[in-house]
Amino acid sequence: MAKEITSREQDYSQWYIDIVQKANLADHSAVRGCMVIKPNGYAIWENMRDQLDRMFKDTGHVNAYFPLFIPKSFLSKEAQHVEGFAKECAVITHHRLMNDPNGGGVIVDPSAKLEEELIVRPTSETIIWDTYRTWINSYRDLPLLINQWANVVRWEMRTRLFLRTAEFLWQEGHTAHATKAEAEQETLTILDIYAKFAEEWMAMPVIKGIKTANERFAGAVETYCIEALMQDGKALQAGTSHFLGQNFAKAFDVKFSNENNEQEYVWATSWGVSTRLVGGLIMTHSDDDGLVLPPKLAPTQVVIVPIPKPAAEIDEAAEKLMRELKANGIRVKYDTDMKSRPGFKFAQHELVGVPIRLGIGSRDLANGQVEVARRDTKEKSNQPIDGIANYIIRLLDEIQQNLFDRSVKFRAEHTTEVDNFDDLKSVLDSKGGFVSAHWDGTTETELKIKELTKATIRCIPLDNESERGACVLTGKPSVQRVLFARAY
RNA sequence: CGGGGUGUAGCGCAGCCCGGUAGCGCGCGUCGUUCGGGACGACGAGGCCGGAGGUUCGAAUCCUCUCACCCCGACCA
Repeated sequence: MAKEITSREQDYSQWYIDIVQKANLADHSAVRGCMVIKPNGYAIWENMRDQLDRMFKDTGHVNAYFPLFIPKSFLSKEAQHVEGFAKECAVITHHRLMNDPNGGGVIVDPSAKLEEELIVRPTSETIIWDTYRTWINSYRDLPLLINQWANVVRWEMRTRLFLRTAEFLWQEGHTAHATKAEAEQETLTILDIYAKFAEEWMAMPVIKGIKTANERFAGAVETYCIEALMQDGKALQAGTSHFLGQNFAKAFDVKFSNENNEQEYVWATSWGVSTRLVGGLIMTHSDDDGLVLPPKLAPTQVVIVPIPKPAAEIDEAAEKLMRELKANGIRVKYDTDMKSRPGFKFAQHELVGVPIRLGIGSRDLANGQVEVARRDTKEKSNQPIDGIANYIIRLLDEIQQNLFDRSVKFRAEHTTEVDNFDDLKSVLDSKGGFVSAHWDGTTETELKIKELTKATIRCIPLDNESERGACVLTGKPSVQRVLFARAY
């Protein structure tokens, strides 16, 4: 079997598809725009989910579950919100099937038309705020810090596995607060969690920023985001955290009595990350040999390959090694497959992104050593089998750190400051990446630039320094730079 | 929703122009030889050729109509 993955240089888009399919992460399903997440891909998502869930709970959030279906009328209660999602909603109109009297199989029973159509949730603000109305009466009921792990449906015209599918898995947090300041703080707390998760667990550096009015979530007062840079120079919005002000409280009449027994509308936030993160993870680290996974999220962190194949003395050594590694909390597998040869296994484990591979043959046993191969650099070395666990623990950390450092370096090399429109365009066309430039702050200019360059303002970085300058397009005064990029 | 493409074995494809009842590679099964970077041989299993009509003695192949999916754009996490 020859190498099957299209190189990134040749066709980045095809490379991505190859990785997803060859590493058995996901497949297209029988349903248009929907993917089947396969065990390898789902295991990564589970690791992401578990860690995020811990982080949410550590900051006082609890999980709940709200319905998949939303009455149509709910969606139209917040004007901007409807506008944002109306074009991509799946609508349920009937609740029963019947046999076609003409023998054409099963048809929709026309007598089972719903009084009010149901919308398959594209996000749950409306159903949740309708519910919160009944839950919140007093300031003592606040804050309400709820998250849900769910699937949502957005009827996309064009889909890409993990990055954009009609149905996807995510978490959506919906919180209610007594004060504006507290809600704003919540938005930022979550943004920090997202950034920390992306950088420390995914080893994917992100920029925390604020979205422009044009890119803001429909119904939000302010949208914060984390933006990552992929290897092809395109940006990926990896997570968003919204300060919703009192928009939904007003739309759904959610009021509470404050300490002075006065009625006030509550302040809200919502925030989410999705299986899109898996796509971001792939495009941040992987190479032409396949998937590269950060150890903290890798379903299998260490794989032991017997050379040339399982045999009594090798099995024994491998079992001992596994016990030692497992005792240290390391996720380890022993490849006992009898029918493929070592070379094939090496390639296979590299394809699916196992961070460390240990090779053990009789020669190694005689020398009291194992061969250690790391996925990120493809380096191999022989290490004494005694005390190998400590070595592996350190190496996993080192790989995690190396992936992050490498990505930070890449991003630094692909972040360019420009001061005129020609440079903006040529940088976007040549090396891509983030382009830092002055902008006059108007949606009109933003859209014009998008039209001319296909790049959008990814965000206004939170740690931006103020700097006087002139908008790259209009020359009007600007007080700070913003980040432009072509994006997924 | 526009443009392009593809539907034939689990996967990737050929066959279609010039109709005669389906083939190749990989994978799969059994056996043997191999085995420190993607092994080889022998034998074998596996397909109402996306669907529906039509033309014809005969359709994977020609005609009509459909359905699905993929890629590229516009829109979006």
